[in-house]
Amino acid sequence: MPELPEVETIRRQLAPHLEGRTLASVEILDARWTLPEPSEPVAAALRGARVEALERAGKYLIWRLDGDRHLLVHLRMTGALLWDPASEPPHTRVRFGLDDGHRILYVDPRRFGTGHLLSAGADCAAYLDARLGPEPFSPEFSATALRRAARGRRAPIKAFILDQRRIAGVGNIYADESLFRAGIHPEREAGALTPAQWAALAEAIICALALGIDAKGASIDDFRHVDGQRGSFQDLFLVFNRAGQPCPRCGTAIVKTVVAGRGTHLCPSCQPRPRRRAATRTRRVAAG
DNA sequence: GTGATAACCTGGGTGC
DNA sequence: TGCACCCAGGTTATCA
Repeated sequence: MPELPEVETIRRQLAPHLEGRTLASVEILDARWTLPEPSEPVAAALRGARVEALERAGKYLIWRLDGDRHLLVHLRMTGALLWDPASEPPHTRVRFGLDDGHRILYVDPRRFGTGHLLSAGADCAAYLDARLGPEPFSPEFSATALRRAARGRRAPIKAFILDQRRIAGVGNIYADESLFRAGIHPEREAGALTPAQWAALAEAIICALALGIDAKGASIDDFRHVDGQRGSFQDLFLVFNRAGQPCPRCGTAIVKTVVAGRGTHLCPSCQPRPRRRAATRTRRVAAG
């Protein structure tokens, strides 16, 4: 599932092919992609548009177009952008034809992904500010800021760091990996973390995301690079998707539970359970 | 205001 | 082999 490192990988790979090019043709095959806007007017508006830059905010891929317009693409769980594939794969939802003869396909088996065109005059920054907290690699991201935002919160820390309004770009994989690196149980109340734990967590989030970017993302299900290749961060997972396997630090078997409605992987020794039981219902599921 | 949950969607896994 | 059912998860809307 594409999170910040996967989206950043796509951006870096696609930008050289896309920036400066004009969209000669745009075919939106799945009307859901642009909801609540109807797809055909969006496709018509995109035809002839010049892509000035390809940017990223959180998990959004932002196509900055001429005329102060922005196409915000979100891959959600199974979306992928493929540059010039040899043949058209199943579940192709959008076809972009470039003025140099190449093409880009948006493919999404589960159809969760979205594409929103913000026309001239729409405040792209305000749109993103309403949905996204600080970028982990930005100066605004710090243990102090996180601690301040979490003050009084009783929700589990995992739910807190998955909330894109708190931290932009962290999804289920990097949440589990970060919490393990920081030695924090996912059920611990966000507002109950100590300053030292916030410092460890902030550092762990940056570390996990940076490793993910270096490895060009994780390919455990559908994620593919723009050329169809796979990322390699799944080979570096410490806990995620490793239920039943030994913890890389202490050897205790990794456990899979459910926290905040998400499959959650942790080491019960390195991430001790909080003394007071959190309100969130958890369920032990089969390990391995 | 906060937290929990359902809904969206479909491929893959499991059980019969 | 084929069918039915369940699970996975990012975001949004809805409810308590």
